[in-house]
Amino acid sequence: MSRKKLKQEKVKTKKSCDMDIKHKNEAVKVNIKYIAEVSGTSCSTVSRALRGDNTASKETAEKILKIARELNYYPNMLAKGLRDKKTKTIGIILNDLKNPLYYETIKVIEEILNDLDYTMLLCDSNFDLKLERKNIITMLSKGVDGIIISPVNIKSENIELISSKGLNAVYIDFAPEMENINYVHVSHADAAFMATEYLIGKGHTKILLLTGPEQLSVSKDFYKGYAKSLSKNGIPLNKALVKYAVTSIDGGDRVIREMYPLKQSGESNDFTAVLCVSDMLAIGVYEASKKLGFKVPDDLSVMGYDNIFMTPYLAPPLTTIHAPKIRIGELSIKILLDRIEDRDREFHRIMLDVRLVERESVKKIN
Amino acid sequence: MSRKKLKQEKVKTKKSCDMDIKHKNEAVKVNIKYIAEVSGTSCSTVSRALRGDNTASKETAEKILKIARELNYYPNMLAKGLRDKKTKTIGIILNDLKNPLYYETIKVIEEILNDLDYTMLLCDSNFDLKLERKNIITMLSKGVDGIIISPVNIKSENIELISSKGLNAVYIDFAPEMENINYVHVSHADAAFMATEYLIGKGHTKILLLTGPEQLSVSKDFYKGYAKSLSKNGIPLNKALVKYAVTSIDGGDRVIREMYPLKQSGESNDFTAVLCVSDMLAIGVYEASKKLGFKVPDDLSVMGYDNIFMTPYLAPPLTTIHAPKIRIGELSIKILLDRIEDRDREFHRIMLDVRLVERESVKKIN
DNA sequence: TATAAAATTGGTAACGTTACCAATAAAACC
DNA sequence: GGTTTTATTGGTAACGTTACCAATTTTATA
Repeated sequence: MSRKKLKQEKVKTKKSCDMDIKHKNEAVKVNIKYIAEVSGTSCSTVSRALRGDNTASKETAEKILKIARELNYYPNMLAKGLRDKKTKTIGIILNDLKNPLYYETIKVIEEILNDLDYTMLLCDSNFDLKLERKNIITMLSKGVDGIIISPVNIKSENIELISSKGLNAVYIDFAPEMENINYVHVSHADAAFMATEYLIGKGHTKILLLTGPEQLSVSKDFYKGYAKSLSKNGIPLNKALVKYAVTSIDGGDRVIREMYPLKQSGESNDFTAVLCVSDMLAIGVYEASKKLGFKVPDDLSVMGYDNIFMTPYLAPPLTTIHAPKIRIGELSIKILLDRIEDRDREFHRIMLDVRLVERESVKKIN
Repeated sequence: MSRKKLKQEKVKTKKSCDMDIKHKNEAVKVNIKYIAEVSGTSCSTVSRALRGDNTASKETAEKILKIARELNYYPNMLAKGLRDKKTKTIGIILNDLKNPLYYETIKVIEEILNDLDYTMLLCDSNFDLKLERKNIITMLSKGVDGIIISPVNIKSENIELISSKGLNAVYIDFAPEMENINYVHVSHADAAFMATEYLIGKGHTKILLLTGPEQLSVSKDFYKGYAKSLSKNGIPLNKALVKYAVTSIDGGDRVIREMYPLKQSGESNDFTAVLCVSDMLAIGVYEASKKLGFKVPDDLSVMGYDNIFMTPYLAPPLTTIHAPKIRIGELSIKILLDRIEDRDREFHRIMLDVRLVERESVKKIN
């Protein structure tokens, strides 16, 4: 039966194919079946030829490839993915797409993926666990081969979900407390410690800590490093000088505009330096200084974290802690791809070092 | 036959299902067929219930939904996409992911998409036509519902490819010369004209034009606006003052370090202001000024284009032409989704206005 | 109660791909 | 020349989903 049916179809479609080639009419769906009909072969043979499987004879393969090229054929990755459980797609889940911090990481990842014919599916969780969960499920639904994720928290049901579904993942920004996972991160506590030590070394003892939303792991880590340095130097921790804000320019601006006028109102509200959990917050301090008319660093020393690319060009150039964004991207995608392509089944737990970049936003006082 | 076979399978899988629920063992593939077996219904019914199709009876639907929840079911979008030709995925193809210009656009698009349960597939073409073609084909292969693309050139085979394949697209950054397409853009020529007029108004007549790679449409457009303003003001165009560079900090830095020392060497190489096709290039000029030790704007006036978010905080704050990045994102994604979801089959050709943002990087001379 | 209408459910095929097996044709060997 | 091996090819089923149609059950109506 199928023989006969095929013959009929062949005749029928041969005609439309000729039309197709002649008029560049793309209305006909160009798929393997269609190429098989046009070339007078079968789906199997076409599939083999297109994939460069050497079991197809040279002449047949050439004929098929020529037709495929003429018809502008491209494979349907949905079908491929459905069958092979591979989509050549990597999910990236971040928390603050507007923060330039991530763009250097995204850029290297994109470059590496593009070279290897992978594509990236990009999502923003906005520090929201619900949204993060939704994004993870989307990734699972769309069958990504793996994800690179900056998790909202160091420990959550979402991380368990990833593990339970066996989704290949590399965590960045944090080291979740869990067995059998990959991460590439930087110790935010170390960064805060290093920064605080530097400020204290410059004579500052009243240091305003400007960190992210209180419930977030990054805020807790950063706070720990800050507290550790104060303690080490015998400086009492003043809770009035620990402020939580949205990590954006606006967030920093708002806190400083609220806090700065209080500086004179009493000893416990006084501060000579601000340590920010992100450069964006530090830029917010600059913004507030413009509005309130005080000078950085003469009236207030400012220290950032991340070392985003424009910090050298700020007025004044920002002293900050450098986070190895590019290296994080390179390492995380390498680990992920090694795992996906089965070159390496080990789990990697990598902590990279930060370093202090001294510029002009911190003044030595006595 | 299928009745009997089904019964057998039901018994077989019932067992593993119980295990599954009990031990939260996710090894068993949770799909519609499996839920049908567990719930004692059929694939059709499960599919209907999961999609909230009201043809399923209330109790059946509830039972199925409960089981789906317990089993942590999520749909396979590859299968869905293969069948429905809808993937709830939008492709974004840009040319310079590292340029902060795009952050704001990407961010609004991401927010809107996330709300509507779409995801974005992000690619960078790096101003390379070959890469752009590859990216377009990837988008087609992966069955995106539509793309937002900043094309490499205003006219190319790639744009024809998009149209011929019937891929829904909205062009940003440029208005390709073609019928039946959507675009949301800003006139780069107008921007350059406006900027040049401003510089001339400030007394500058020797203006160095620092634009992108010569063959790119953006460079040509920008050049046109610059030339138009010079001509209008009776200032002869000096080819020695038109420079093409990679639109990055490094690109700007290099050109200025090469050109600045030539300023004194002869009239034709002299310039008092630089007009940059992007703020990143302008930052490059700042970088060069640091290295060479001259002052902006006292020794050289600098003008940017884009008004990326950190320009107010640069030293000195950059005078630039504002491009409505957020509006471009909002409009383009709206047009695209209206088209995808069949609310609007019209083509939209939108040109948004730019405006000049005066800060402190241009000095009045006489 | 019989019959028509409506509600609910199940089976099937298709979306485009490829791994697997079987069938055929060509080449190699004795 | 006949037999075995090898190269090449084609058919089939499956991946997970849903639209469509048909079958069944329930409810409404005369």
